[in-house]
Amino acid sequence: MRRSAIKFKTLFATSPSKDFKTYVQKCGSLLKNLTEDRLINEGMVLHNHLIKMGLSSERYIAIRLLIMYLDSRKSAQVSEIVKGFDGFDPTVHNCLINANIQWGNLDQARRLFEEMPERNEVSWTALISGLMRYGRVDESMWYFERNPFHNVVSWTAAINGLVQNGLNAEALKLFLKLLDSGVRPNDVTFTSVLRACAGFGEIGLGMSVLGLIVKTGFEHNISVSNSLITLCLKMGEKALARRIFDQMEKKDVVSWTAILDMYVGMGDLREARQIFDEMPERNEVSWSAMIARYSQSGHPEEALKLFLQMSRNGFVPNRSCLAIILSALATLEDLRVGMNIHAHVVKIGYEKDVFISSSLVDLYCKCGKTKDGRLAFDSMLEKSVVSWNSMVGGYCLNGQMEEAKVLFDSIPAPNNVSWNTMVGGYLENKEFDKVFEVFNEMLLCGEIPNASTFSSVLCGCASIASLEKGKNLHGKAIKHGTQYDVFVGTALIDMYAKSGDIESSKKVFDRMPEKNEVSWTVMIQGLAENGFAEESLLLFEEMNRTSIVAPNELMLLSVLFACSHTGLVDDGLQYFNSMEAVYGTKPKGRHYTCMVDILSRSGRLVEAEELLRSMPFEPETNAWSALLSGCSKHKNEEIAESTAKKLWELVDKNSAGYVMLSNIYASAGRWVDVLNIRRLMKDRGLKKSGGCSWVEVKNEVHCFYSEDASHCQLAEIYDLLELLRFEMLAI
DNA sequence: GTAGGGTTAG
Repeated sequence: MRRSAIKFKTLFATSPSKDFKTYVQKCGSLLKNLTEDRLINEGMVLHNHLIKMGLSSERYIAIRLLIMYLDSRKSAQVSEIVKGFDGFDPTVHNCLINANIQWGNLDQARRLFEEMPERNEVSWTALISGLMRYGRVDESMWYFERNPFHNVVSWTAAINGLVQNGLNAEALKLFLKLLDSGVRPNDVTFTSVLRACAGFGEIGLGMSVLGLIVKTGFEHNISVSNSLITLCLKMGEKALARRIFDQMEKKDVVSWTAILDMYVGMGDLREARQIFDEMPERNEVSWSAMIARYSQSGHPEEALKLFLQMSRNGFVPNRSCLAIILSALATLEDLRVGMNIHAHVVKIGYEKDVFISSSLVDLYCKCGKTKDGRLAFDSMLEKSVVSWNSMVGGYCLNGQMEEAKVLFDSIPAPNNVSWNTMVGGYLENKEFDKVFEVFNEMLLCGEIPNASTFSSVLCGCASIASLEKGKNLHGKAIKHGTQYDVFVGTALIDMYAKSGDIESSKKVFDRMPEKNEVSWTVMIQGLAENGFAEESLLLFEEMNRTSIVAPNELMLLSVLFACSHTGLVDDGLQYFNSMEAVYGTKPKGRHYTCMVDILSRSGRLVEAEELLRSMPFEPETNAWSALLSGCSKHKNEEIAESTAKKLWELVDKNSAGYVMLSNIYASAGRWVDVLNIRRLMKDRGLKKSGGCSWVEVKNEVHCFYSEDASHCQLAEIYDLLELLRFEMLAI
């Protein structure tokens, strides 16, 4: 239970003390707490209580009530209380100004300010910081310069406003002016100035400010130290940050959370967790921070665990925390818990929060419920571009590309994430033409593609093996400075490998500053599939020696593939046998198939058959085909016969098995059997899947199928071929 | 008037 709620109960339990002033103070501060905790119903009960006691028009209490009702937008009560004041009261006016700023009604706030018969320093500062908050820097500075109360607070408001608007240099200049003016900066000023230094990317500047901080005696202030830590962390000075943290006499939740975040940022979740467990004091923010980091670093299940633990410890999750946990549940596709949280969110009236409702849209879509997602989306009063993107992404994820496109076209202000979602959506749904179409449209609209865009579009090039488009994009990626991104690099390797330009693949790979699991996988795979089997195996060994990346299933498949193509049977066997023990991945169907293929090709048919029959699960049909193919090559009719039998049982839906079988019979001269199989295939409507080759001319891919002569320039092509043949014969 | 945590895309 929150502190204010406890206080609320005890206040009613105790009778009003004889000390009138103390009692008023107590009620006022309780109202303040209730407002902060948004416990408006309790606040209204207290209000009634105060009316009964005849205390509701005490100035201090009336102001607190006014703030509470303004905060919860209860306009009837607000005007009631304003009427209760006799004549002009600057504090009431200031409250109204602040509330209007809060609601974004800046012009109303300014009107209220202008019509005040007299203004105090609070009025000026409220307007200056309010204008700054909404990016109206020039207007704010106009008022700042005319402000007759040049106190630290208004200076600080202006400096901080400039920082918030990214005008760090201006902020630092203003700070120098402040020093000249003789006004003494305080802890809050230093906090803002340190943030400006961080934004400026100048640790040296920060250190000279530190000198001033020490001189003015603020170095032991918690806020200032916290800002120093943040400065160090932004500059990458982790050791220094830790030293400042260790030297702090008093630390608060913010200090702990900052240092916790440092370890998470370094990818060291274990150390972060240790810090979290050691923290002497936690609040919702520190809990949220840890939960958020788990969720963002791919550990949504840990995030959920911690969330439940937080609730058990009596902390009430705030808006941020609910948004985070919904996002984790979306990743986990946990609809059941997600709907529970949704119900809770509705109960406490948070469903209008943009962050929360966007997460809800995402949750429903990730669980395949686009209709429910759309329902949540449509019921949002206020939508941000993230809400739109979540819904568009939801359609993409569920293959509803038409709906996605319609919605995408109606986004009021699409950003690059919106575009990337569409590009990625078409890619995932294998509509490659559209990938390039949307990408070109994106460029025409003036949207800047980022690393994510390039990695998707390059992936599209790899899928259609378009070297020309790929090279073009490579150039564009360099122009946009994204060529060193891991995702872009990986997509480039794959694109070049799939297009047969393995040399360029290798170049990109060697120049990558950072490689992840996928980068290694596509390079190893690319080499193996382009006939560089030995190099592929060497690279795999190099990875094991030099990198912390662990071999995955796909990599090991490529390794086996490479062994198969170089005839390294025993090496293949060794890799295969060490998969589980050394690399910790159980061989899947594909690995067995590949291994059977290796053994069969080299004529070790008995071993191949043994392996097949010893498998803990049903082998792929292709595995039997591979064995059969080995039998045909090495003329082993005995195993061929039993394998063929097995294949007969399995080949129902697989034309490759039939074809293989028919080839075996053909090579043994059993033409009747061949005919039988062909007839059977025809009856079952199976067709040998034809080969296909293609060539790219002027950005267009021309396909040629073995049994489908439908190219539009077929006649010309054959004419030219005939001509060439004639020329060749003539020599 | 200030410091730490929030939703979407590869």
